[in-house]
Amino acid sequence: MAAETKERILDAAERLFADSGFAATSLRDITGEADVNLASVNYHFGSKEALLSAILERRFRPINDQRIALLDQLESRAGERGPALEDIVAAFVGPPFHSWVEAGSGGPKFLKLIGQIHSQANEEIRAAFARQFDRVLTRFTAAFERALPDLGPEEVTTRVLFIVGAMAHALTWGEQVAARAPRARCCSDQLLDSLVSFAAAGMAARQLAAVRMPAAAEGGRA
Amino acid sequence: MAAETKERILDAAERLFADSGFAATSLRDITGEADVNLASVNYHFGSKEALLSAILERRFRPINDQRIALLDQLESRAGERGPALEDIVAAFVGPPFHSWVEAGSGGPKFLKLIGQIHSQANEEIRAAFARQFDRVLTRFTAAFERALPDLGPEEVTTRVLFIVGAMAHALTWGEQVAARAPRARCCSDQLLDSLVSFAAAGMAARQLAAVRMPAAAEGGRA
DNA sequence: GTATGATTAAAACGAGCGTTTGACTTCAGC
DNA sequence: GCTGAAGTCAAACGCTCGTTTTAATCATAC
Repeated sequence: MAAETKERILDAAERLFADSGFAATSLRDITGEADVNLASVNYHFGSKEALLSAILERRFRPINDQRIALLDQLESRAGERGPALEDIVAAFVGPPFHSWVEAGSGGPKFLKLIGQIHSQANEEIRAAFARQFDRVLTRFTAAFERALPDLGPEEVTTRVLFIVGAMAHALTWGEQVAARAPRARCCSDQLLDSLVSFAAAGMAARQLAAVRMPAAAEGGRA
Repeated sequence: MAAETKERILDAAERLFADSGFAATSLRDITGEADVNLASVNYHFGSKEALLSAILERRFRPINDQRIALLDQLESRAGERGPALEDIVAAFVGPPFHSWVEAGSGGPKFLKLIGQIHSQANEEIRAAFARQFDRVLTRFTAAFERALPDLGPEEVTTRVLFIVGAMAHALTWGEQVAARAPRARCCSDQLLDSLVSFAAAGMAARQLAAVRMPAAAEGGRA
């Protein structure tokens, strides 16, 4: 029952962390849900934080590997001019979404967890997360810079940040929005299509000189 | 010292919740930072959760009031055709950004808190948050629908979700990105400009029929 | 069948949590 | 100068937390 216990813990913890966040989920919640003994978490993983690392490792490595594999493939096909913008975007946001479908019932929960992690500020956790994510960010930022030479590197970095945010937020809240505005195909593919269209157009947008904020309506509040 | 204590608690709690999240911040952290007695939180606010509600109330009402005031103003000026897309976007994402500058040092922390809240799944907190936010969402969704009649209402809702995510994520992580890719003007205005350009172009994007995900590179991982 | 190493089980540990209590201070209003 | 409301304070409450310990169980090899 060795491997089985570890898997049950990972599955339950992933589900609960995604729903309630890391700090708000206790080991007793997890072991209760997984129907295993409380001590087995520390036996198999060492600590609660190490458990989270194991969850991230299990799911993220394949996703990031696939992201980079897709980008490799796009770049080798596109030759000198570099791949099309929308293809780069799709290679970036596609793998997390597809893991949603492929991973069965565990998928959606993990995506919610990604959303949670992206807004969690715990330095230790975030560092482990960022370490794995950095190679992806570096590669994709470079690809975007080549596809959008008019944007400076800083602006590209900023806009990739927007894409990550839009994606993470969609993954976290997509369920509930889908519930209130029911779609034909439940969530995954159509939401991904929308996100790719949105993000590609956003990346390609001309940079504004300045945003005009009407100075009025200021009196409404300090 | 009555009002002063309440303010000190609100300020400190806002700062700490934004940095570490709600669950991971203890009342002892807060009262230590605020240099007030532990019991004063429950005396003035009733509970830890009520304290969070008070924080949200204090900051969000003016922001949401301003959002709606700006939209009112835009619509009354634009007449029959409705305001321009970028103006709607700016009215939506501008007020939180400007509160950043106006609120002094407390501003940025609150924006990080918004990012936190948007990914926090606690039902009780989220409900209080959503209640206040709903009127804004309704108004802006309608404005977007008028500006973008080709998009269905569902697609508009989805893309507003993307904007909220991009904004929240930028507010949460903008500090650190700004640190690694230093800009001339530190964060606020230029980041807002980028976000408005990005979001307006994303909203206006033609909807893809389907995203082509290369079926290969699938072998890289299950 | 028994020794061995890996896993599970039950119970407890100390620490920290949110909250409550009750005494103490402050200071108008009479 | 007393009263009573408002606020502050130190201490403690009961509880849950992550972790550790100790014993029981299980499978496998001798």
